[in-house]
Amino acid sequence: MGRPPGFDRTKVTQAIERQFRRTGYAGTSVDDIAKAGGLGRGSLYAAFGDKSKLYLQTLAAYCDRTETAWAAVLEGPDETALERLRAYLVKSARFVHDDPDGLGCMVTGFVVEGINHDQANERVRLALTRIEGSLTECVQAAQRHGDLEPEADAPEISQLLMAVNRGMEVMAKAGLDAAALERVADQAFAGLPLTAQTRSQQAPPVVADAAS
Amino acid sequence: MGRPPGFDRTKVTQAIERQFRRTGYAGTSVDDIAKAGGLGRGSLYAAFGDKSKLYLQTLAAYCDRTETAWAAVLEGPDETALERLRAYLVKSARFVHDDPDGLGCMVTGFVVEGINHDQANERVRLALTRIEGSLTECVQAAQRHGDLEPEADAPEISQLLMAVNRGMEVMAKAGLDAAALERVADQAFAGLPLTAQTRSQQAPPVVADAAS
DNA sequence: GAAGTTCTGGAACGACATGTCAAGAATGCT
DNA sequence: AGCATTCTTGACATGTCGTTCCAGAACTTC
Repeated sequence: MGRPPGFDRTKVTQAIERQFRRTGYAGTSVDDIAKAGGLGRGSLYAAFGDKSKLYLQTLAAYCDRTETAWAAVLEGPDETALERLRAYLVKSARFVHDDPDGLGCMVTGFVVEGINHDQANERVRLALTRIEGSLTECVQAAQRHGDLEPEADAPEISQLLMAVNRGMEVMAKAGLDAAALERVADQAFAGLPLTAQTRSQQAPPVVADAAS
Repeated sequence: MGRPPGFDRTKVTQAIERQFRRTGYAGTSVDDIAKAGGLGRGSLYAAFGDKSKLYLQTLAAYCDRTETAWAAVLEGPDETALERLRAYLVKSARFVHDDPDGLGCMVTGFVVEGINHDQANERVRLALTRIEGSLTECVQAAQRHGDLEPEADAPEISQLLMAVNRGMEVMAKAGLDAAALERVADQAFAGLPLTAQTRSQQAPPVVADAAS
């Protein structure tokens, strides 16, 4: 009973997410948000609360989506674990350029902007831990399958892969083109501690077009 | 003739830089800046112009300093080139934690915040190009000395190292502790295409404490 | 010390920020 | 249709933003 909302909460959430990802927390006004979501400020406040709550909800939804997306990329049988790690790197390289507006990751944006918000901080930490967990499992799967050196430290490799992911995003936003970024991903993949046997099965190992 | 300025332009510039690095462009008000620099708004506007000019000057000064700092780390004879690359990674890992306030790189902040400012954009691109150039020279030096595979693509490796640098910064700001970050740097170093001979001379190659 | 010049701190202003509210519009139920 | 309920819209209060301006302080030169 009562008047039904004139907006689709999911769509509005996504539009708001894109606005925050485009202009950050401090750089986004509630007017911008309302315009992006296609509703008035009053409806906004009624539906989501104030700006900080709104940001937190948006960030949490983004984290949910991102965690499961990466988990989907990284989960699977041991035989394909190494390929999944390559896919992780390639997808990381394409992340920004695949977006129609070249938007970056909201988690990176939150972290770099240095927002002081306990709940958001906690949520982001959780997201990073989970993604790192998915990566670690995948690395261990590749180790079990004999593709990665068994003595290598899976969590450390995962953290490096996380860092490469974040770093490629920054480079992309700084203007590095998609092709160069994919070569960076290839380099990163080549830097993994592949076993000798698996390395010999990979395409050109470390090399590339020699001419710069 | 006339009243002399009551502030040291260099010190004020640095204080303002730290303020921008702490709270970003959109998150920093001119009042904050004036307070951080220890001068009144009138003096600020007289000395630096409006907020956008002020930011540009601060960013340019930061780029100058950063470029030369990295160049100093990376320049030297071929014999120590590989060690200098390691130093680059270790310093990257320590960057945020070495700062008393845990501040990140201003260039990263600018890029991630997505500020639309032509001159600043150009300046940042130049800085990244220059640092990449220093890295590429160092990689090539290491190749000349037989520490890195001669077929490896120096610019691609440099771009990967840049990405790792940016990525470790984000991880540090996200809460990854200093020790873990240094292990990530070690992993990244181990991922370089070392020649077999040089690799055998390095400490434990890819390994680490097996127990997590 | 008087004149001329430059720097300083705070007042002032219009624009815009956030958050609230009330009157009206659109629905379900009886 | 009428009522209760919920959503929407635009106006409003209050504060902060960037920027300008000016009266006075501090210095150099004569």
